[in-house]
Amino acid sequence: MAESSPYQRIYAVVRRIPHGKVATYGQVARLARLPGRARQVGYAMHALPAGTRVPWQRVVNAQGKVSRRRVPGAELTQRMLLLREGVRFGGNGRISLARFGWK
DNA sequence: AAACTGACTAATA
DNA sequence: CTATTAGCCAGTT
Repeated sequence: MAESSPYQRIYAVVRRIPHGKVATYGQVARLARLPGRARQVGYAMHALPAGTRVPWQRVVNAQGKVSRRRVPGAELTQRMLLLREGVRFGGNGRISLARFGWK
């Protein structure tokens, strides 16, 4: 069954990210058939309700880092969730996309 | 309706 | 490595 709204497509892709892996915004956008709309992916994440089943924490930016948010603190939550899944961060706070990148 | 904002990326200097 | 520019577009003011 095909998703109709862009948001639904984005969420569908994010849900497919395996445990212990991460994907970039641009990658999610592409997989959701919305090339060049990486920003919209970020916006869609921001619009997610609390307690969602969408593993939004597995979406990071192209540099393999957790994106900065308007409200500090949420970044730490995301890092903690990823660490719990086995994703390791480098000393500079970067994730090795070669190792943990999805596909 | 127009301007502003933002969980982005890629290219260029 | 950092800084700047341009492209992208939904939601908010």
